[in-house]
Amino acid sequence: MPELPEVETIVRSLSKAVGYRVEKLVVYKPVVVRQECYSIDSLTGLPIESITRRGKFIVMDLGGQHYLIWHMGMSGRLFLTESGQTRANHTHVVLHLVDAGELHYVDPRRFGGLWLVHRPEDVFGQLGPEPLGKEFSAAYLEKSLRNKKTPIKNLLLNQCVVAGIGNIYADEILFDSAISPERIAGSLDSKEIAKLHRSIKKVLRQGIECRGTTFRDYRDGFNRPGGFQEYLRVYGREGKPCLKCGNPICRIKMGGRSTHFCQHCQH
DNA sequence: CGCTAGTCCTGTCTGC
DNA sequence: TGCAGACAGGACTAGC
Repeated sequence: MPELPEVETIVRSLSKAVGYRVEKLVVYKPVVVRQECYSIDSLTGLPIESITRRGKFIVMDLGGQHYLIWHMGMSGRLFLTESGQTRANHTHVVLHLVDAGELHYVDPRRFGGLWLVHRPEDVFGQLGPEPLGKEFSAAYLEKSLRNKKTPIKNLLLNQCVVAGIGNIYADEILFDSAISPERIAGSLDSKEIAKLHRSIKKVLRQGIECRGTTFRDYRDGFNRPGGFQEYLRVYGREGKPCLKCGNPICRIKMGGRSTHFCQHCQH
């Protein structure tokens, strides 16, 4: 659920926890711990040296040897709160900090998870480049699309191609670049790929500026909603007039995911 | 290789 | 008002 802009917003709002030490980690739902390369007790006393993002993963570095990697799945939340607060329903993990309150991990659908690993790379697998980083160039995108027979929307959702794009932003990016989600990836010409490349960066940056999109569950690191839902141009707007041409936005299923686009503006 | 459908879960909304 | 079914922002797997 939370995509790159939402995860980035969470990471930024959690930055005030950096520098504080772990008092203890309490796991209420062991099944959400996906990998446990060291004991939970060994975290006690370690400092949070940094909190960063990689794709849709949140990476906490606790001294270079111990990492906490969080994924929000569809319904996950990770937020700071004062000590001793009542736990909300579906709070699976609480990270108690010394003199800095508690970090609550809440995830009703449990599609997310927590990894306790020595090296973050072990969790990321074949994750593609960061869309807002230098490595993600138009040339790289062109190479990634070449000869691909899958629809462009499916390719944008593939985390191995580029990390962090999910269903909402994929639809918004394709509207911005005036490309139909059903277009075969390999059929895009250089000009279209350049436009798509610009739209990816533009839309994700706008999402971050607005502190993410709250469609249902998403909240930032202080449990506050985002604002990008005010600027969505196709997602969730089935039947409503296209903001460019006035024709109704249509919704179809692609790979089991709902897909919103304007048949008149996107080709 | 690539596509589809199924799977993991709970909460919320829609239609009867 | 109640209930069944659809659907939800992710990602992996099996099977064709």
